[in-house]
Amino acid sequence: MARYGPDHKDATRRRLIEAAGRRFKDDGIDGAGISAVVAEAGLTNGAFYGHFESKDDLVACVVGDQLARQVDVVEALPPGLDAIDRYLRDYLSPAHRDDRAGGCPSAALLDEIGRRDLGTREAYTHGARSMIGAITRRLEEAGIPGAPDRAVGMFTLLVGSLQLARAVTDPELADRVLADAYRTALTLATADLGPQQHQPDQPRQEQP
Amino acid sequence: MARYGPDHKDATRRRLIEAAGRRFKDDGIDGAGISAVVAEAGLTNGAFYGHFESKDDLVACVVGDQLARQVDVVEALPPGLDAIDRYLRDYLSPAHRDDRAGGCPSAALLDEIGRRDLGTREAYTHGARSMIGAITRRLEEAGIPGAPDRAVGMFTLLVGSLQLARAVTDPELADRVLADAYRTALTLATADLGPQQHQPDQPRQEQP
DNA sequence: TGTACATCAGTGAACGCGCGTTCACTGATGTAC
DNA sequence: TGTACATCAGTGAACGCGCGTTCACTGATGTAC
Repeated sequence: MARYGPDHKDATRRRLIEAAGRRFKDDGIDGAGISAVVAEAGLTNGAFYGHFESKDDLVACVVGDQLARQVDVVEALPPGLDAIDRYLRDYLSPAHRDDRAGGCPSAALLDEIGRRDLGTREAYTHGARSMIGAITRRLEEAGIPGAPDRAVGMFTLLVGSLQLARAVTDPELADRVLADAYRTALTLATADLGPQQHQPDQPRQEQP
Repeated sequence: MARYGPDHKDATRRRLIEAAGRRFKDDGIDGAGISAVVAEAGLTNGAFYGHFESKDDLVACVVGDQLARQVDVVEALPPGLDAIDRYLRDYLSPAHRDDRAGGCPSAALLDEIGRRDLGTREAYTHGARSMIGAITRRLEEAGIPGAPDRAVGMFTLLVGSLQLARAVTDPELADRVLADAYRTALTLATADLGPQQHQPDQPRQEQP
């Protein structure tokens, strides 16, 4: 046998995936180099390619892992509106806004993920589908009307709001963004369905 | 006088800002180099530093410009729910999803903007404030209840949904994301206010 | 009217640097005999 | 029990490459006289 126990390599791989999750979310996927990731995991450059084929390979693994953990949290939520309310307050808290590295991978990376290779986007797609499913079930259990229609909006409202609160330099505006988003999420969770006239389908003139 | 007319340099600067807007939104700010930007503007590398102090300087100018143009579009909207509905359908259309380079700067770049230097984030903050104000006025004019509270949520719902629709590889899921977001936006525009019990303020345990 | 010079937007080669990736090597362990 | 060898996770220097940035130069124009 080798000089390490049989679980050693798996443990190192885990450590790399978790270290990369933190570095990617903090500095962006493009912004965090292999050196930074392996250093955060307590290794040196060359060790990396014993665990992953390439940076793209790592990125896909990290995105899949991050989403899966987030789904686990939602899935572990006790049933009822109270747990949903607590989740919303937690997600939209100043603490989460100020903790990119430990926070939601979509809020930290979603637009960048949209530009990555197929493997990463497929990992994200799978995770997002699970997340939407998990949110839908929680909303349904809490008796929220039109839950399947609202799950996506709930999720993207949270993601977009956290991104906005992070981008803005004025702390008061950042706090207001979180508070408004929380109120909007509650409205969404409790409002009756509005009219459903249209589907987005017509062409669109170019504009920013 | 020089070999060009008096407006020539301003026009070149404009061309650079617009070219950079397209390249940044398509490839990310980190992903689009100076060479790509000047090439898109029909220039060569060295010309750049006659117009901008640095890449960061350009980025701040581009972000400010992109937001200002977007605010202009909202400000030019005729009053009433119909125009809002048309804007929502346009924003959440597959055409907008497939046109990163010509589309919303926040959907393309928001999480990356949150990691840039102070100048860029200040330019974004100013633009976002104007955008929130413009949306608020449009919602108020259309008689939507609680417009000031809902403007932020409306905006971030759109941004997050477009990002999600772009990141996902399954075209059916991407279409569903847009359609669901549109329904959610309509619900938000027409629903009465829900209960407003809480403010997000308590600490939060680390989790993705 | 003709010649010499100043201006300045744009050119394109070169700079140092950090990136993703490769590879010869290390050294602690287990195995063979 | 002792020695020689195989294994293999991790080391660390080196690779080519593209990045942001610099700079000596170009060349079409206007100005001086």
